[in-house]
Amino acid sequence: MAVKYSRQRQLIHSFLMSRKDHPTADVVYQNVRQEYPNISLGTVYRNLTLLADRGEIQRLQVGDGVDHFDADTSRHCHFVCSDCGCVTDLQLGCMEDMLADARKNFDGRIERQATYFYGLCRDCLGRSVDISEQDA
Amino acid sequence: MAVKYSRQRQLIHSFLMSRKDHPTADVVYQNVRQEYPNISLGTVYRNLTLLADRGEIQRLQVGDGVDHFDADTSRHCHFVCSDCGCVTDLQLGCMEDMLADARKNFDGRIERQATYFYGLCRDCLGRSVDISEQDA
DNA sequence: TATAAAATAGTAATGATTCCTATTTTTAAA
DNA sequence: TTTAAAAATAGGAATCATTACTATTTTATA
Repeated sequence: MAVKYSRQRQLIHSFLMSRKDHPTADVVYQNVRQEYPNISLGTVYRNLTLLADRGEIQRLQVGDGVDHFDADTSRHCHFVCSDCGCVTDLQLGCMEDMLADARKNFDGRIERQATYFYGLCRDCLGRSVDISEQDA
Repeated sequence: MAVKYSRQRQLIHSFLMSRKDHPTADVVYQNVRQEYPNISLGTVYRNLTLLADRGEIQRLQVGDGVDHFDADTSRHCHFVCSDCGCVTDLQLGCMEDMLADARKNFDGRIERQATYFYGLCRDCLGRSVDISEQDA
């Protein structure tokens, strides 16, 4: 299937590239709609899937029940805050080692790795310290 | 809330412990039903969630849209076959290093890590070789 | 231009999971 | 061993992210 240019797809892709917070399909929809009011949610989903299938973006399944999308396709990890749900990039030096280690230990072909870290982001950590001080 | 023993929960937990393939809620339901025919799917979901919240089992979100469950709560990775969808354990030596590395590079609190590898399992890799030989 | 392929908008359908509620089970105390 | 309160259950309804469907529009090419 030859891909044909569409304004909608271009807007979706460039919006995603402008953000570092890995938005969900619905967030993409709400934002692109500002500029292109009658785009449909289905179009957003279809194009995010198409871009991900073509390797132009990454789909993240961080475990909150909603898919997130990342325009940065380089190999990196993600952190997910258990409190506010924010998703941020985390670049680690040991990722290549890990992939090599996995390939050595596995009988089959390993193509891709996804690593998520969970905990409290700086802001939520600060808030939780405030609360525990209040309690004390 | 004090937890009270129920036969259903015990069956769910022991079924999960008997399996190494990280079944979904529905697979747990279909199997436990053999022994306890009028258990409900809602009960399976509620108990899997309760056990996971209490840290007695692990919930895996491998990215196929369905949650999987693992009775082994030790720190380990998982491999997911992109073809047949099977989920298997993968024990790597470098996991502690990775967590330490992440903690060093992140401003916040990291509590937990989930790593998934994707590719073709041994069986599916074998099949795909057969097919490419047929084509040639 | 004409035409075929691809994409869209809008809406319906799907499917995993959670929620609701009347009833039953469990547990601990009398 | 009864009793009573808390917890859990069965069964079904509701939710909600995502995908599927279809008539129409857009894109790209000859």
